[in-house]
Amino acid sequence: MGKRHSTIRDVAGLAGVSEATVSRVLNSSTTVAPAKAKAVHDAVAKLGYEPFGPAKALRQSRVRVWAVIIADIENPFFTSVVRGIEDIAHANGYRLVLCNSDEDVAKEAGYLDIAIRERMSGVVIAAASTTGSHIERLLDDRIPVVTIDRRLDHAHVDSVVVDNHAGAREATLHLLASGYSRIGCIVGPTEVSTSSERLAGYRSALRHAGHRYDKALVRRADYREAGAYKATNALLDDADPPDALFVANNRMTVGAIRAIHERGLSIPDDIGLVGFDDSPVAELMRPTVTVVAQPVHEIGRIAAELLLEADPNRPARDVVLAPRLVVRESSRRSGATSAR
Amino acid sequence: MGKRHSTIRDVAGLAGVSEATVSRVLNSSTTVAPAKAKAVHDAVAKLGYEPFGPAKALRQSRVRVWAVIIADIENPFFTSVVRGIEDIAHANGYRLVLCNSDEDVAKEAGYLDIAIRERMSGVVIAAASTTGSHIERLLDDRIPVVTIDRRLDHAHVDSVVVDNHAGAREATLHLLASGYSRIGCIVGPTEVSTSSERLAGYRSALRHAGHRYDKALVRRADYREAGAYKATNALLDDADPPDALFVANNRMTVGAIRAIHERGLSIPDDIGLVGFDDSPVAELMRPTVTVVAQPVHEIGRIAAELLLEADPNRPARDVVLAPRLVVRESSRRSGATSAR
DNA sequence: GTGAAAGCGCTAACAC
DNA sequence: GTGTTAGCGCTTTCAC
Repeated sequence: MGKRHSTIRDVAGLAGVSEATVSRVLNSSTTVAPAKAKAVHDAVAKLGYEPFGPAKALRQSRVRVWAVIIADIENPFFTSVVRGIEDIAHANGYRLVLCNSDEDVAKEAGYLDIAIRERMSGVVIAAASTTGSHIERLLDDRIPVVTIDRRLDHAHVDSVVVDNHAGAREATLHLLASGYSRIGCIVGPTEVSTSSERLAGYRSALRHAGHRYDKALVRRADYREAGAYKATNALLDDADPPDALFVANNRMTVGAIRAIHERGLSIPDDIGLVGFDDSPVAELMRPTVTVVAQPVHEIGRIAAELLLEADPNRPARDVVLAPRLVVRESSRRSGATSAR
Repeated sequence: MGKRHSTIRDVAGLAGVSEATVSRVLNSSTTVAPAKAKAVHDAVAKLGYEPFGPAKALRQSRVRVWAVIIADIENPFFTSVVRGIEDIAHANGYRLVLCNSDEDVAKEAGYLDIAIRERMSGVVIAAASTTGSHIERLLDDRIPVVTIDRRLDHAHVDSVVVDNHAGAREATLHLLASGYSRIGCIVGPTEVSTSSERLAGYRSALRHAGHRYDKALVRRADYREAGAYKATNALLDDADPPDALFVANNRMTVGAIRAIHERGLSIPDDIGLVGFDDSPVAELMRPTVTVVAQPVHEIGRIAAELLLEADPNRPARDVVLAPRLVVRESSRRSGATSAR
């Protein structure tokens, strides 16, 4: 109770060996005499000795910790990705420091500072901005970086993303094939690459189908429920409102549906809807929601593996995974032929 | 590019002062001559100096980091609580290390080891087990601990929980008042206090209403979707199945609803349902789901404040917050009078 | 107000 | 194999 921490010196004293030998036993770098090894282990057990991380880190000038910087801890997409990273990290003796940038470049920069200051071994980041995120500072300090979900413009780093363009395009084509003709789009902030890619995919689908691009049908929001709720209301207030919506992330989909319900409109009869990112509740919503699903755990696992294999001399790798359209009720107009 | 890290010695050299003075300027412990202070700041800026955390920690033998150990990172209840902790921590210069124990006592013990080894300043934990979690080791090392969501049997530590008994009781009484008479219950693992408290609340309501407790109506699951899905099917396969369900957490509610839908049963007409924990999607599900809501951000904020005020000499505080029944469609039998 | 010096706990080079 | 030694970067007496 309230005992002082024992140090390697205490262990060495009790075991009757030198501090260096204790260190050797504990880190199994070289061989030591079995008898001494046992004495050390006994002493460790008896004292309840725990090596002091910071001292180790000071000596080795690297910490076996990865920083995982995500833009929104309350977005299940990100937490599922983290879960994937965690499995690999754990298996390889790395711990995670999870940082929530809240889509704020300044807050994110603060976390990057910490990663540098603490000499963390790697950073996985879903950056708050394509251009404004100060990743180069990590590279200057030789801290390996893997970006997930969102690309960076200038930095030369490994990345794991899905083909957002293809996903958005397929979603929009699916709505068109389901008989909708005036497709609105609620997209995320300009600062992140997923927004522009998903928007481009949407436009590509319209073009392919011979539709004119109508700026009035596109609204920007903040990847949260409340922003999408407002955006949806704005779209539906229009003189010539859309008859279907492509909503570019999971939280915004929730906001959009709420707005539609509140107006007493029916999905999919009055308005068709396709969201981005799957979730266990997408099948339980009223109606069940058609989504572009991302392989979340795999994104995390691959990012972690890239970090393990980090090497400044090899060219940056760009892993692009395929999203998958999961067709449910929200995009199937009664009477229309299913496009599944 | 690839530059060596600059140290306090480099700064001292460039500024023409001693290392001690640099330290004083940066930590504003005592006053230094304005001219020298300016020289130091200039040198820091020019070199891009970042103090090295581990060296600081070694010297001060405490790290300004809190470990937050939760049982399930993919459960939105926990991530929302974390968000609450984060706000307070951030404002007070603490960082969070988020650890996911996955309801596994061994994994949790590993994280406790780390907290001790790194001399972290505090731990917030939603423990995997009421009795099996090795919290005393933290207390032995004078690391302040606050438990959230779940109580511990023996440890004398601050805790922030909701009144689970009252919440479960109210949920069950509400189902009875809505005209359901045979209420089933899907509850979590025996190892955690929320399970027993919510089960006790359920039983208390039955007793109060003069109903006999029927063991066949209660099923244990693992606080995940899949477990509850199986448990629900088991309950409904029974010769005398329930006509309503009280489901003791958010993820399990999703599993239960899926099972009910798959059988072609209707909520709330064939089966009434009340879940635990609110979520933005509870209002969008088919039907909207009645839940016992917890004040998630507040739980986190209070836990963080308790950690800030930690003092081994004051008695442990036990903060109990009130849950709130949010009545929606899943518990309103058509034709029955609403109990709202 | 400021510098010199000691030392936090650990590991890695170097002797033996 | 094993002990001795030096030193990682920082803060904090202690003199001045």
